[in-house]
Amino acid sequence: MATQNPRRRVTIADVASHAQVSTTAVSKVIRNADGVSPVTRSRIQAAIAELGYRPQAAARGMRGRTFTIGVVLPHIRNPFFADILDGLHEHLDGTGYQAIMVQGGATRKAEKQAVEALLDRQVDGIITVAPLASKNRMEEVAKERPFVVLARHERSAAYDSVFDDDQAGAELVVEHLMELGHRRIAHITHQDNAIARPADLLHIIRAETYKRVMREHGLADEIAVATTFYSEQGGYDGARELLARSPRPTAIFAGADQAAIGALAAVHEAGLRVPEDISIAGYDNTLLAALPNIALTSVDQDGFAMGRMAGRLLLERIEGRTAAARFSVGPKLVARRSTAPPPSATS
Amino acid sequence: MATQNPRRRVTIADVASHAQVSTTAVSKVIRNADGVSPVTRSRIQAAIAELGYRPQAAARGMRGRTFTIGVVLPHIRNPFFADILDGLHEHLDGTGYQAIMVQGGATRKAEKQAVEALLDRQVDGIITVAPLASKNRMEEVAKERPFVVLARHERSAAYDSVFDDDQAGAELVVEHLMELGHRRIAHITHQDNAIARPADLLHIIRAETYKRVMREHGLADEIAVATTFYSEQGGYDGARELLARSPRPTAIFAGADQAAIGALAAVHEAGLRVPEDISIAGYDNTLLAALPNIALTSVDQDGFAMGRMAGRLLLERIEGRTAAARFSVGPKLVARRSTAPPPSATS
DNA sequence: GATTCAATGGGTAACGTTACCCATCAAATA
DNA sequence: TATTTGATGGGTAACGTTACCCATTGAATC
Repeated sequence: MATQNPRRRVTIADVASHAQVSTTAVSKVIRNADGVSPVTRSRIQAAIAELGYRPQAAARGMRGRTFTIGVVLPHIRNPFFADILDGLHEHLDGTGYQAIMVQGGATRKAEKQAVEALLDRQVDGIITVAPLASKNRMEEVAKERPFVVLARHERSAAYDSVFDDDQAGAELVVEHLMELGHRRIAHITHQDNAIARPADLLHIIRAETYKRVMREHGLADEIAVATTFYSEQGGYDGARELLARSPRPTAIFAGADQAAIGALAAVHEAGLRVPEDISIAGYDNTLLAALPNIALTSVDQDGFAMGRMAGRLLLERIEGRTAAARFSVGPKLVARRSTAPPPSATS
Repeated sequence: MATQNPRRRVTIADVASHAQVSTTAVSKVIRNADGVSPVTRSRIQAAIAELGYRPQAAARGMRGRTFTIGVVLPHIRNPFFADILDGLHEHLDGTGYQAIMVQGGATRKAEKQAVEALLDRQVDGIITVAPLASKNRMEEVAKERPFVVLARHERSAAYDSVFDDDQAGAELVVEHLMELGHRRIAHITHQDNAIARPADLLHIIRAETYKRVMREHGLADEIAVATTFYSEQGGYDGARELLARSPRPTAIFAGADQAAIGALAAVHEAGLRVPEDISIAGYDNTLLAALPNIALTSVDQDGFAMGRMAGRLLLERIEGRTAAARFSVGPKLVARRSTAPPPSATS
């Protein structure tokens, strides 16, 4: 049996009888609705405090709101997600809303189940981070519940978007490397299971921008892409693949810091020095990038601000806004010691 | 308004009328209860599939179970937590239970609110990872809901525990360093806000074990502890503090890999080499430790197994077990290149 | 052939909260 | 003084699901 407690939980009825009012009055107080005099209100508040009453979300859910917002994260291995969550929590603090996270996983099927689990639990709204689903699918969900999408680029009238200008960010990195004198610049990208339009996915945008900038500088022949994953292992594998090419690249732009960390490991293992033999750059500017022994050149996107904005937009939607909103953060290049001019005489 | 969808959600009543049976029968099918013939059962299942029915957790919550289990994590910055979650998800897969995570934060107050948020949402059980609360407080919660605690050492009849044998693990590290010839071994530990008995907290156990082993080897005078945090920044600060001492330690045992990574950075910044000038060891054997350019000696505790076991114990509790269970994983030393004999002639 | 039994299916009353309405009363207006 | 108004408080019916009971049926037993 799930219920193992003998003593019943305090309900709104207990508070009402303790404060000598109706349950309606108590409900008004906990919802901050009006229709109660200041005197009654404070008497009820006293009763709530005395009995330690807390509303049950399940019962509230049956009548509409649960004051819960659901967050779908692909996984919790990327510290950048932690920044987003911190921003979100900051915005939610004091609003009475509680964030719950579920793991969306690496496949569309798992992600769909995660979203459905949230819908089934009557969350008031949903924030998804870098989802794999198609725009259509997300618009369907958005029809049922307020919906904010992080890190996707498409424009929809049904939901709000918060994203980094990945095009600008990727340009910053590739041009930084070119200014240092690199020509053989390679890229590590992420393999996904998405049914979204490629142009809406951040890793595709980073990869396509890399290719475009290379072409624009007459370096179409130097384009080299390893398609692995945005993870330490993925970066390691991708870098090994790239290093095996001949001639090998003088710089690697990894689409994410996590992959860049793995790339650093592969480079080290190959007996090459960073940045003397090869430059490495990442994306996200996670905490690790700033550590002096890693000193990774990266692109800063303000995850905290993104999380805060996602929270704000979602609450606005919950309050009734129906017009779509979009918010984009401007990326900034943070040059560190992992990038330098290429070795002078390498053929 | 929270409800913006015109079309009503499919309920058990819709399924019932579509399958020409009572709502009771449908309920029996979705709960896998008996009292329905195979024929009726499959007709109902067909109706469920056809209408795309999914039970509403809120309504179920009012009657008892929500098939939801709550997980409280201090934060999501430690990749070790990801291993735990992966193990948990593996166990939950196919059981019909969904895990939801909430952030417990760094203070007791925030943690208490996180636990209450889960209780208010009628989760069927709760798993807390490295909580700060007192045993008393946790036993109170355990009276209300099945409860499993990860990474705490106390023995309680009211809830189950899953933990790593931190004493054995810390012994492994300190003795490994001693065998290499180190005498001036320092430690970086974590500053908490807990009201738990110190002996129940993993970081205290690691620190106390460090001190005990030092004393047992006649090295009481060499004991040096920096109390910061189990984070990159904490490890960096702690290592700087320890390096400033004279004579400086020849080895640092950081209580967690995250802190060890920060310590590596501080050592690097101080112009010292690892392991030639100073050895560094961590704890948790996270993915980063294995990267060849980090090659951090660490202690492996099987987080995946811990998560899986936590899930198993919790479901058993939910099914009715009342006797307390404890599960401890045995730590293993993974020696890598960050530890080596101390420099021969250092005074 | 009468009785018992197990299997199957359904009726109904909760669970805790809130939206919607109505009742009351005192103050303000005509 | 009679009427209107606004503020305050309460009654009640849902919301979707399940636990508990009872009714019916056909088979098995005496």
